[in-house]
Amino acid sequence: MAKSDDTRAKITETAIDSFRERGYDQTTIRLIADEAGISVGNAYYYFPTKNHLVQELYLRVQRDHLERAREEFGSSKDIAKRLEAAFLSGLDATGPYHDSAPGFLSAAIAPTSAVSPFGADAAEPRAMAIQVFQEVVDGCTNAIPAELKRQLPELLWLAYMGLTLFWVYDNSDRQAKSRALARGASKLFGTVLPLARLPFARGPLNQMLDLIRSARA
Amino acid sequence: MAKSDDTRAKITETAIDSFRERGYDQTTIRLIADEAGISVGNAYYYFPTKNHLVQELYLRVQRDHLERAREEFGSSKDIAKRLEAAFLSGLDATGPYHDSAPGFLSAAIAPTSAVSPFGADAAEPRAMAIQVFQEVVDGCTNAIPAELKRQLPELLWLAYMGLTLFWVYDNSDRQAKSRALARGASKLFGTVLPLARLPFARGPLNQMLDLIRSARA
DNA sequence: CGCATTTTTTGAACATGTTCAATAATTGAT
DNA sequence: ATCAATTATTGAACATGTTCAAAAAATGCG
Repeated sequence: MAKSDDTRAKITETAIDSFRERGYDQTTIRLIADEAGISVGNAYYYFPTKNHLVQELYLRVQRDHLERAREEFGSSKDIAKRLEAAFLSGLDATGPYHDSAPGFLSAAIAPTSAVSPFGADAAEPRAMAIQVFQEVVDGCTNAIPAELKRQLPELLWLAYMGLTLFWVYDNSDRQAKSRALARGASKLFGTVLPLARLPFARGPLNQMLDLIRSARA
Repeated sequence: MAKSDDTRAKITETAIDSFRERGYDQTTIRLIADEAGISVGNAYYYFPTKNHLVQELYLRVQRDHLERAREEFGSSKDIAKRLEAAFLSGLDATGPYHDSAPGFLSAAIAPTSAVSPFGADAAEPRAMAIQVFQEVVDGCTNAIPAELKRQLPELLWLAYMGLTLFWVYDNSDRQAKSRALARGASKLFGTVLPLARLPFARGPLNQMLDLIRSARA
């Protein structure tokens, strides 16, 4: 391993540890550099902005989420169960960062952010996040129209984004409300998605799928 | 009018004008103070953080949105039409700020923000925003179950938040995609909401309303 | 009007993200 | 090993949000 790889890894670990312990705001670049034993300028040689360090954290969390979800899916073939596993394991993966979640969210959304869930720069972590929901769908046996099934991973990811946003501002004990919402929403999806096969649902469903398709074009 | 009211108004106007012209990042407190003819410290006497100035902007935009929506509702009694009016007038009100929208969004969501749509400090602008959708619902004659009707303004506001988020990152010409999404979503709501009266929808609807009720508790 | 009190104003200083020219270290070829 | 080229490192300086003690101005009462 080259020295530079060493230095980069040192900065990354130091940043992630500090983000977890102290949150976004209290983790200054000066502090990271100091603890990593380098100069502030050197930290900028490796990571152009503080937000790029947040991206490292984001990647870490997504990996964790994917792993945990896979463990929780077990042998279940029911979409509601799988979805609940995906949602709750996501909340578990982000749990340690809840105290400073608004700070991370704000940083993530900043215009020059490397991390925005909606931006081009975050394609890898986003793909990982959507992969969780792809596996929710792939592993279920519920009868869902093919066209809906194709778009479902991303729809479920959007729902997860909503849940995450709720979680960020959830002050209940250990975010009990968010967990309850995750369970309830999973059950609701489990109820509603099979209804998509019924004839009366054809119109609204196609309307919605068209809408999503054109929004994505 | 006392001198202090004068000074506060001068700062507010200067900030809002600059936010519109230059966006969030290029509008520094030093620039605002300079153009208002005061010192930087004095600006902080009136507004504790830069975000409090963003709240003034937010209030202005919401007022504009409410006024525009009222004009656009006209004599229409159809929920899809009224909703479209509400959505599009909102996009019109925020239009001048699109170039810097991610910056404002990021600032809005910051932990210490006075502006977060989900925070206690923004109760007034949020109430105004929800009022738009209250008037969408109050003025329509579509048959919608009472319990859903009661929760609908806030649900529609959440949908509008989603639309706004889409709009922030919409790079299409004059945000044509967001406008098309607004139209399409309004039609979809117009199709789906009346279905809520049908017996088979009773289960999922109640499930959803329960979920929302418990999330809000 | 004078005066005590309160409010407003100021500008220097601070904190933190960021930049960059100069220097040091590393790398790869001979 | 030497050397040219490239990469990594540094620390001072800068930009911008924010703070605060001191001074100035405004206010209200007798």
